[in-house]
Amino acid sequence: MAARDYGQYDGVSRALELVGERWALLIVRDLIVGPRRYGELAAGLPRIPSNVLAARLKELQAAGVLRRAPHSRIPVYELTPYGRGLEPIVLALGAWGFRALGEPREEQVLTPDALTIALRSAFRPAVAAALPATAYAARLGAADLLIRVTGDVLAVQRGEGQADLAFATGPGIRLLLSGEVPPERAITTGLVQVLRGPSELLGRFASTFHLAA
Amino acid sequence: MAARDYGQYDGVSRALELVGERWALLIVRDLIVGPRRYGELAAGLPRIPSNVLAARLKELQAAGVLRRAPHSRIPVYELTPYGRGLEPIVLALGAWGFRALGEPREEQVLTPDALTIALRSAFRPAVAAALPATAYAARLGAADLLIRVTGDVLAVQRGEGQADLAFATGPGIRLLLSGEVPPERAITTGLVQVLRGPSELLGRFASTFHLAA
DNA sequence: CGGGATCCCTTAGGATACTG
DNA sequence: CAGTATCCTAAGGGATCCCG
Repeated sequence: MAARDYGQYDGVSRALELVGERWALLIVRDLIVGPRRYGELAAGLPRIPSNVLAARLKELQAAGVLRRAPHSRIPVYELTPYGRGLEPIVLALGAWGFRALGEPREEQVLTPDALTIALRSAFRPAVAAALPATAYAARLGAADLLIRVTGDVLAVQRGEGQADLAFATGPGIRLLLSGEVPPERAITTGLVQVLRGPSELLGRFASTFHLAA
Repeated sequence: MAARDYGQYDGVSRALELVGERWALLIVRDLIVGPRRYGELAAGLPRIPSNVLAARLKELQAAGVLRRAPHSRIPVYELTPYGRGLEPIVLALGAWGFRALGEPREEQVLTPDALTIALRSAFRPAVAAALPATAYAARLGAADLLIRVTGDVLAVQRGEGQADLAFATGPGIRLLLSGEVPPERAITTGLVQVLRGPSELLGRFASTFHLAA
């Protein structure tokens, strides 16, 4: 079970032995958002083979990164405190990789958990603190995300809810986050479709969340 | 050449496509310390197959993470500015993986570049700022590291030089960095052998560099 | 001699079907 | 729904060889 090792006595090597296998950090990414069942993980990682998902879950469990939640009849996976230590690393990796995102290709998907992580790494607490509390409802395909910004605190959860601004979007939201397309043009070009609420609030959204291109 | 992709339009996935292949981040780790030649990289990664090293260098070059240094007859690899963006991530990964390091096994090596990165992730600028400037010479097998702390600035370079304290060490230095073994005992037990200078300075070293176990 | 390229073999990962 | 089982391909491991 011990992952192939690098033969080095070093923290980076050890970290990569624990979470460096293919798909491992994407599983961690989704579990950062919240506990997930096997099928939810599989749905969030559409191309992962079932046997590989099962293998990774076992390895990550053995590594102390995640565990099956106790006191629940049905199997649910969640990060351990040690695994939660990866959170800033995954967020930083996301911000770094964001800069290398090109145009979305047809076969690429944008999952709710991935967008949640992107929003968390794009969140600018200092900017948000100076703005009034705001709730956004983002529709992503069939999924809904409720994004609440209160002072310098961000909360993202799945599902609908009371929101000041509701909009539907897709991969094109990247251009809004990077500032390559200003909010007004994001609406006129259809990158973002406002469903409810004053469309000016999209400007507030864009200044609250920003990632360098 | 395009690395196998994850089929997701997401920063984390993209980052892993660029630097998630086996060995890739260890190459980056060593290049964070400084530009390296092919043979130096191979020496710092004793178990990497030559074909894999060559393949990774090409992929990382295509990904814009590193390049062959211009204006040098001999090939030298160095990080691009974009690749240097991985520095805080690699340091954080090193700190995270450090906590999962067990006892060193016989076949595991500790290379100068890996120790350099470990020291950088263990460095506590706030503590160092309150201490007098100090230079340490660490001997690691046949290699020498000159560690200079000046105010809240750390500089680590290979080779010998003027130092206030010179010591020889090995993998056991982990117990000193984690605080599991106090400086005096590190000396009496032989984890660290003082070669020159007042051994009290090892206490200063231990408070300047710290990683949680 | 440093900097790779080429072999061959082993094993992890992808695709898909199947089971408790 | 939560995984196993199987089969196949492609990437990694290891040694050697080649070239400027």
